[in-house]
Amino acid sequence: MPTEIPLAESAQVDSARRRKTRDRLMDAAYEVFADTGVHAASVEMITERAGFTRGAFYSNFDTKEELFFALAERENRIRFERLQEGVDAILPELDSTPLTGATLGEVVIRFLELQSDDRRWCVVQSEFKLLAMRDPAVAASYLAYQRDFLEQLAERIDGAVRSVGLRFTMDPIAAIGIIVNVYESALQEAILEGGDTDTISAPPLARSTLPALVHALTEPLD
Amino acid sequence: MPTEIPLAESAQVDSARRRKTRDRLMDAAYEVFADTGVHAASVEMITERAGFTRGAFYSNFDTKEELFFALAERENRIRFERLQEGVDAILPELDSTPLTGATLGEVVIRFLELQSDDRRWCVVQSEFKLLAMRDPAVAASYLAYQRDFLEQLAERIDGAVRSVGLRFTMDPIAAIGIIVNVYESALQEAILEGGDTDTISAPPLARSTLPALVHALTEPLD
DNA sequence: TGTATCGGATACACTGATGTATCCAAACGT
DNA sequence: ACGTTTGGATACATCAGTGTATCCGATACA
Repeated sequence: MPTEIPLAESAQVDSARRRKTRDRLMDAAYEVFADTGVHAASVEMITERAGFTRGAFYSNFDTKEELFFALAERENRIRFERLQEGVDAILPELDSTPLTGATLGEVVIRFLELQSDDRRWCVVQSEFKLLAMRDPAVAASYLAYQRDFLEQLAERIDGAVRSVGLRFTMDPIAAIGIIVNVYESALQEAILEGGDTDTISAPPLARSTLPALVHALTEPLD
Repeated sequence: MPTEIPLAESAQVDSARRRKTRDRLMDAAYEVFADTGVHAASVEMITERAGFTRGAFYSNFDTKEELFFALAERENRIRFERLQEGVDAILPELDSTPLTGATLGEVVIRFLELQSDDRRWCVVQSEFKLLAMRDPAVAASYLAYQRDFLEQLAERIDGAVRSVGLRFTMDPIAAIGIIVNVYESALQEAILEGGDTDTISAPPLARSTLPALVHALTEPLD
């Protein structure tokens, strides 16, 4: 055979089969990364859990990091979509049982629950954030996603708040940023304490604190 | 030589010399861990930066993890002490220029700055938290420290709040937990954005948000 | 039904980190 | 000042992970 002609770059287009194995690899990586951390995870752990050998991996990804970013992107996309759908499912429900100041906190919690973060995602996201703190390029994409998400959420929550004749006493984005922070750190604390709960639907600490916080951050429309 | 008699366990007591090299190793580890992460860091990177070879390390620690925990403990202790001293330095100052509701936010920020977290510590602590999420034993010690710290801080801040004729509208510990969260996530965001600032004294986002938050969470004493 | 192609498996060569066993030199006591 | 002890350095053996080059089987298409 004469000097190997570099064939048209992508002998590797995405077939259905290919997509499927990529997904299985991501699923496996999701578990392994959550259990052991990105760096501690070996390519073999991942492929083994996915039921492949390392050959399959290198046929689909160049590096472990590439797989990690692909995974993070997939999961972020899923949650973003879930937020949009979920809010649309909640809003009509509110028309039938109109909001009051008292139930507002509950609704905010339900919005936040849409992210429905389980232990696994919480851990993986923390790791992503940590990577971002060390790598400006990663940081940029992390911040971009966070902002988009916050903006989406803020729009909806601000709407809900106004619909009950209230408004935030500070910039809505800032206020909802605080709310999200409180929710997330409550989630983390639940993980640190419980350990056993796998899907945390409503961290108790958030449930008890958030309504009061929402109340404190709002005032009647003038 | 007959079957090696296991000598009295610690031929290795702590001399001044020994303490010094342990400290130098921790200093080096601090940098390396912050730069590359605990797992990615090799023992050799650490000893090299400290100006030793690997022999010195294994003479002082059993594993890399042991060093990490020793480091975390040292740094936590330092910050705890700094908080106590610092608060005592700020309080008398307040007697001369009595607090008002308006300057309250500023004082809270100054309390929080006492932790004086730089980029490095922020990263290392995030990694510690991540370890805690995976290991219940680590989680226990992490939570214990956090609670102690929060309690100390809460006591002082609550005092300051009352001294200006205000009180928190919710459980003070919960309220101050929120405040600390906001401060810390502002810090992290600053790191994610800036990257270049090494010692962040006052993350702008915190500076702009915290006073309003403190205001929102307090009300006049009845 | 036969053949070409694509996706994944296998085998191998290599690197880098780890821990331990041994060795050397500086500090300390007498 | 000399010998002992302690702390750190060196050298070695081991091992796990990586990437690549090659091989095999299934699927698709004629």
